[in-house]
Amino acid sequence: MDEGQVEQVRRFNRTVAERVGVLHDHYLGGARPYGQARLLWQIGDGGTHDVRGVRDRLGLDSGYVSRLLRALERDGLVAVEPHPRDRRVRTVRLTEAGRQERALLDDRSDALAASLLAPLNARQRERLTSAMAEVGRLLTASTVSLAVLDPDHPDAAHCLRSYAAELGELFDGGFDPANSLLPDPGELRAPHGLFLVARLHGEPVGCAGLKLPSGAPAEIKRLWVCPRARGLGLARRLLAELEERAARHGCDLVRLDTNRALEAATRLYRDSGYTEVPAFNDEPYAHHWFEKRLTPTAR
Amino acid sequence: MDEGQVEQVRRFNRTVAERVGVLHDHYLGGARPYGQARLLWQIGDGGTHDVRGVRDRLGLDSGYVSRLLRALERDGLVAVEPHPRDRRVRTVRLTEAGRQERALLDDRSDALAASLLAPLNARQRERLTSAMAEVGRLLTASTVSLAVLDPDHPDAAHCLRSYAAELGELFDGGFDPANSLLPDPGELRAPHGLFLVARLHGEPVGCAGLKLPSGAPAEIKRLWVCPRARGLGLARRLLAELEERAARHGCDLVRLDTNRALEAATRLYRDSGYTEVPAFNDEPYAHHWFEKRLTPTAR
DNA sequence: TCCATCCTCTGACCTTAGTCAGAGGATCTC
DNA sequence: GAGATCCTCTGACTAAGGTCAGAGGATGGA
Repeated sequence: MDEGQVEQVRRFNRTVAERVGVLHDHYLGGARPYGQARLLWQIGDGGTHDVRGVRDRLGLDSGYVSRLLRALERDGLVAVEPHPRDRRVRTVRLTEAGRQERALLDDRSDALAASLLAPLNARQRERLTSAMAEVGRLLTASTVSLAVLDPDHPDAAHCLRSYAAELGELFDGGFDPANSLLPDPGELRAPHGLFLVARLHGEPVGCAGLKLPSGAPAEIKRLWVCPRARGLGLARRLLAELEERAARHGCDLVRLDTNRALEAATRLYRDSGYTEVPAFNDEPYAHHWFEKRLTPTAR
Repeated sequence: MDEGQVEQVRRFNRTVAERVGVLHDHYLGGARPYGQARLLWQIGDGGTHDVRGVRDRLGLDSGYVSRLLRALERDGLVAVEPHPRDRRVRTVRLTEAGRQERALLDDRSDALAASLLAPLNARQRERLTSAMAEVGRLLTASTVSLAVLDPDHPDAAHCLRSYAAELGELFDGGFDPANSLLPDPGELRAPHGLFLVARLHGEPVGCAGLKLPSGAPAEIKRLWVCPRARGLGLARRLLAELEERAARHGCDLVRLDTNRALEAATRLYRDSGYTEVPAFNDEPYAHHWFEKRLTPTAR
């Protein structure tokens, strides 16, 4: 990592923490303490939520949230009720007054944004917002974490289901995992392979599997990125991670197959140094087969 | 102001407050409470500082700072001593242990920056840091405030001195305000004119004067931007502000003169719609004369 | 039916980050 | 030399954010 880049990021953190961070907290809070405002925001407008879910998303102590909720309730902003089917769980929703209060936070947030733009001319605003979009996108990308999970883990299963559902829509004649090679994703667990899941704020947003047959080339399967997490370079990152793990495992060749409907994927493979080769398996859904030679890594 | 832009800024604030802001505070703080860490940072390494100056820069209450200093002193990180010449004032400097602690904050800050860059590939890092630089520059630009000051105000006088000093270096044969037209900047006060000072974090970083002779075109004088505040579009902003004020005052023509050594300024005037005209005064330091027709504003 | 578990709430407690009103010493101005 | 002014410090106080250890009701499984 380049030292100048680290210094640049630090400078950015200082500027932004000062200009945005401070304002963000002490503007947005306004009359309401920041904790309450945060909670109000998180409860949002869309109907009823489990208290537990909200709490987990904010990462707060249960006692603390309980107290915050009581304060909001006292001001008539939220209604807390037991869950209809499990009366241990409590649910919370905004009242009309709560929705108004939240809209007020919205306005404050707009005012803050506007106060940043106001002193700038049109061209500067244009440049600022597009640079902000870029920073936001890349910071989001850097927030995504990769983890090796068992293919039966709920997050992994969610990705595999989404993968199959999406292919079902894209392929002529649909997609049925049972007809494809690797009908059982259980093969993608140690020692015969591994399964990687990408998560953003705890939500699974992508996956990729690697088969590591002994004495044969490694094979990449089930590479998928959730539609709303596209444009973050995530597929490329998953691919690079699998290649590195394959290389560390001693593989010097990695292969994969893909369907002609998956144009972006095919482009990614070509860009990443894969070359098209004759069919090396009889996957019924595949139209293209690729391979890439790996440079062995230390260890 | 474009609604999409406001929304973009808000989205940015959310992402950044989450990813940078939170980490910033709770990483950087570490063992030391954030207030102490901030103070430690501000005292910095460069020798001895007046407590008052440090306090003003952080915008904190004197009692609060006193307490923070005592805590730092207890931990042996700073030494507080009376000012040698005015024993009401106290000065503060880091001890060796304080310098080490501050270096530790530095490392934490680096670690935070590195943790943002780590998950990205080389191209993404490149793009992130340059977008951050752009955002930082433009947010800094939007932090600059303009104020009408009396030319005798210390901040205004500082700008005028710097202006003269810089011209003195740039012009063949130096620059002596007494030889120029408008030897007395006092003419740049109401009702005969006005003087605008740009400030960044309270420090004066630029200025521009406007003469408003009754029945004659307005005239722009003493436009200057401090070297370390260049590249923020500040000269352009000062110019636009003066033009707007002139137009509101009823002027439909604004004029100015400039020296050939000031190439960037000359370029700015041309870009901003000024056209070169024959000399309209006998300013000894001028080589170019410009004018611009204003479109009258409402009111 | 009973016990373990889950979820929420309450009370007690702690640290930070401030604010405010003087007290008290040092300096400046007349 | 006497105020007025300046600067720092102290004590008293407040609010927010948060943690921890149970209490107590609801549910699920043996």
